[in-house]
Amino acid sequence: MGDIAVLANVSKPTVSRALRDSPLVTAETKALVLEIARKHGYAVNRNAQKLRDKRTNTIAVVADFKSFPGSRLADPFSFELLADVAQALSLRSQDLLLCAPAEESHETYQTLLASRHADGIIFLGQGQRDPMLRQLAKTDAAFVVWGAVAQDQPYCAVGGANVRGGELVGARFAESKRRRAVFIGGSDEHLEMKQRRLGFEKALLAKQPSASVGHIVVSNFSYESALAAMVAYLDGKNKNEYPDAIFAASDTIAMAVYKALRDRGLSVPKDVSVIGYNDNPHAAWCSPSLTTIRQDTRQAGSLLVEQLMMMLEGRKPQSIMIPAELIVRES
Amino acid sequence: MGDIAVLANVSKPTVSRALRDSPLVTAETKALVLEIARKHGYAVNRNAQKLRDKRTNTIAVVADFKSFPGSRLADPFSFELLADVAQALSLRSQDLLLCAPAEESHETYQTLLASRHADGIIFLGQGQRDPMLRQLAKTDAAFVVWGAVAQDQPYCAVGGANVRGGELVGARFAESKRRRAVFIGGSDEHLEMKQRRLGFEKALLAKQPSASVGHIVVSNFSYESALAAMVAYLDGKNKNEYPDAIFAASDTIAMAVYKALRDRGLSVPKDVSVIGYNDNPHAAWCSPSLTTIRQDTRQAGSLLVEQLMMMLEGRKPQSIMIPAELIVRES
DNA sequence: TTGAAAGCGCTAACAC
DNA sequence: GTGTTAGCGCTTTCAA
Repeated sequence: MGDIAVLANVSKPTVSRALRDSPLVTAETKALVLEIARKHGYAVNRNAQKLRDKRTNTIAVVADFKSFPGSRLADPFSFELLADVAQALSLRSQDLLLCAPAEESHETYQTLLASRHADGIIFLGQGQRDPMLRQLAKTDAAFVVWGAVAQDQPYCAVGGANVRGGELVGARFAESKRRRAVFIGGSDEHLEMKQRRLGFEKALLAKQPSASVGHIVVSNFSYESALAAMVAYLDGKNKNEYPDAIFAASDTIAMAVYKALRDRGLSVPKDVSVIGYNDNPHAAWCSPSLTTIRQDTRQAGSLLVEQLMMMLEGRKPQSIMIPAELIVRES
Repeated sequence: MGDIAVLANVSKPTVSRALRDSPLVTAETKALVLEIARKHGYAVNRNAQKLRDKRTNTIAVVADFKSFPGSRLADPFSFELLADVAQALSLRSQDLLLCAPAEESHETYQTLLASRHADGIIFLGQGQRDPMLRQLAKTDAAFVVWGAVAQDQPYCAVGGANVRGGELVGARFAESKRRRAVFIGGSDEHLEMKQRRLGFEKALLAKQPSASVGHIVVSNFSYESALAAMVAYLDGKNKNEYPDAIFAASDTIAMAVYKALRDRGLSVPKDVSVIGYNDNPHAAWCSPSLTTIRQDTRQAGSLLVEQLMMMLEGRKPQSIMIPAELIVRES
């Protein structure tokens, strides 16, 4: 910047002001400075800016890429969410620092902020880290979480209407008079799972009190793990005890359910009705196309960013739920 | 840091040295400083570090999230690649600045580097931006590209063996005596597409000279676009002219092909054999499961990072191709 | 409207 | 081993 100042025959502050389009600078001076800067490929040093200002205009986004080490891609849902968060941040001229989750201690994240690496954090997925997040909430760390919205939560979350989503599924199975329903998904420790399962049971039993509702717990959200769990479950049953309705906690799990049913010669939806969650792109492509619950990631992304920005302005944003919508297809 | 220095009764440089575990500091002093820093939640300011050093230890990653505005997720392949790049960067303690592609001018990216925002750039996808990249290569910008590796390329690329991939597909169709083959994918302007198509034609015609090879051009890589193109193609043919072998440039496109064939009552692989590209997770899950070409994104991610690091050390890394592997399934 | 001075937090170079 | 000094590049006082 010094060089540019010399070349333009002005002082450093004037160059700075010109580049930031300050009204304090003559149009001519401004034009001159801009021209020279452009010609010399000069760009303001962001690190110096960040050092001087308190704000870094950078948001750290923590995304779980793999459902477990060595596995393939996690559910595409997280990626659509990441993409939409990226877009929302870009609209607000915030940089996105992408973090693969490290050792999950709240201190790691406090350090991230303390070192002025980022102004705030967006966690894409609450998963098992609720306890850590509660710790982090005791500090003045600015962060927002995609996950279940709960009553006693000391931090700001943006999440789907999981109970409602489960209810929609339960109601639909009740309508088609299904009597042996099963929920396949994570354990109740995973709050989102618990909410979906409870909404599901409640709505189904309300209209169909004689129905049974099983619960198959998967150890992680991978296709393989879900397939193993589903196969094991069916292996333990007689044909006449087989479920006639399966609610899968994700579309990926639903694909594993399809596979297990196909291998046993069961037809969807005649023998078994299946409903998934998230409305992944491939839910619409497979055959029979999958009925599922859609959550608008675009809206989710905007809200996550919005709430975090609010927090950075010193306000105290509320947790928000986004709607769950049943997308009826062939399954 | 000043505060910590005062509390520890030492000078700032000593604190700095202690925190960086310099051998110049007594073990006791080090322990004392560390203890005090920990107690006060102190973390070294990264922006000050970046300002002072020349290196920022940050790599910008440019990823095309959406195949086109408003669409759903782009092909999951890019995301697996992103995840693996993230991991490779993390192993080298490099921060990942995630960039949604802006106005595609080489100046944008020069500015990114000039402002010391990042040390280098990884472009995940060469797409239509080869001309821009050639411009950028004329500067001293450090960058690496995932995409086609070509002869006259003035920049470092890491990419799949696309010609080889095409050959594998062509050879397989020849083995099963298919005679009316079609390639459905991007136009030849997209270099990766061209390479796959040429390898395909060559290998198929070498063993099966009487075969015909059609080319369906999709305007983008979305499912919808591919489905429309496929349907239009079939609409223009008589039943006896229908292809008996289709090579789809991505698994997403292959899913659209499946759909178009199903809707016409054609069976895979009896009537038509289909092969995709990328080995997306759902390629294995659909029915019939999809034969496809796998490219190891893990290796790709490592290589991209490795080559870029080499460049940042002042060396001149070579472009590299990673192998293409045929994964035979039911289709 | 512009400039001079000061300081953001850090570390390399040079004393001691 | 430790401290002093200086400067990375920027922008916000404050003074002119």
